[in-house]
Amino acid sequence: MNKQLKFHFNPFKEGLNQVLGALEKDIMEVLWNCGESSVKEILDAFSSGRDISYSTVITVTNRMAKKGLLKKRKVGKAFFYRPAYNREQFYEFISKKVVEGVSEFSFQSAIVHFVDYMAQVDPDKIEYFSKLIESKRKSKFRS
Amino acid sequence: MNKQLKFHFNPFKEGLNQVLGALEKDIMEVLWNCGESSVKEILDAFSSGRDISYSTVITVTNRMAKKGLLKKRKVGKAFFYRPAYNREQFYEFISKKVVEGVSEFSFQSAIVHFVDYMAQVDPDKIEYFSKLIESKRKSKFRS
DNA sequence: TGCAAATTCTACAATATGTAGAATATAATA
DNA sequence: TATTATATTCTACATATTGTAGAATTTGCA
Repeated sequence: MNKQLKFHFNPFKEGLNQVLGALEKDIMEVLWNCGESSVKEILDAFSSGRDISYSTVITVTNRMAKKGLLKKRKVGKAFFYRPAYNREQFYEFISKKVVEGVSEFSFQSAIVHFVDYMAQVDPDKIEYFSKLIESKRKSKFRS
Repeated sequence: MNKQLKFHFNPFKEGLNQVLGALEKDIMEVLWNCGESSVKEILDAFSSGRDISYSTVITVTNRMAKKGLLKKRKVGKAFFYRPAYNREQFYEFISKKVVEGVSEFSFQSAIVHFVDYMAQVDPDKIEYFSKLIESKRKSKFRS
């Protein structure tokens, strides 16, 4: 019943497009920003210059619901869609899966590149990271 | 000319199948294990029960060459294929890209889940990690 | 030069994603 | 209740990726 959300991760795109198609991403953004919405509302939320058909949005929202990205609920004669995960949960879920995946793929490489990335992009995080590790280290000896 | 290798990462599969299709993976394994090989040799390397056509393998090796996974070279009347990256380089490349991708996606979540994964699966690595971090920490202050 | 072997070309299948028209269902209202 | 505006479902096409392979063509060695 509660089918698990599946996804691919594309490291050559950016942000949510690493996980979602272009239109899927735009729809998620609308739903996260505006809350539960009908297809009409989603269309209205798109920039007015955008020429996209009603049934295109229906098709994609329904696919997203089938995949477990959205929940749907009937109100009056229209369905309303809402994210199955809020933004934070979603990012958490994706990050967790990808990190576990790449760690299983090659933990040694993952470690090294994580640290390299951190040192290069966000060196201040090293302190934070160091503490996180230290606390894990301690809890390891406690258990 | 030297087109960059692109790939998708599927956290719901295992090992090389996170990055390669089933047949692509089997071909890579043969080439890494046996070295530069012709299509005939690749077919011979597959388990004898396996029923797969010559042209299927040609099609896939050529696609892999076009994508930058393999290099091809003509010897006599047949092409021979070899990996563009050795196993270690390939795992390095994939890991780096995925780690950078997920770090860009959400560095905070990535860190946390990475440490969680480590603590759960390979707690001894914490020591190593801790030292790695420490050395980065020092070199940060040195620069 | 002839033939076995290898290649290229082409095409189909399934899945993912974007796209939308046509037909049908539905709810509110006149 | 009958009408109508609106929403839905169904279907289908496009592109991309991967697996699959037959047919036609090329090629290199004997």
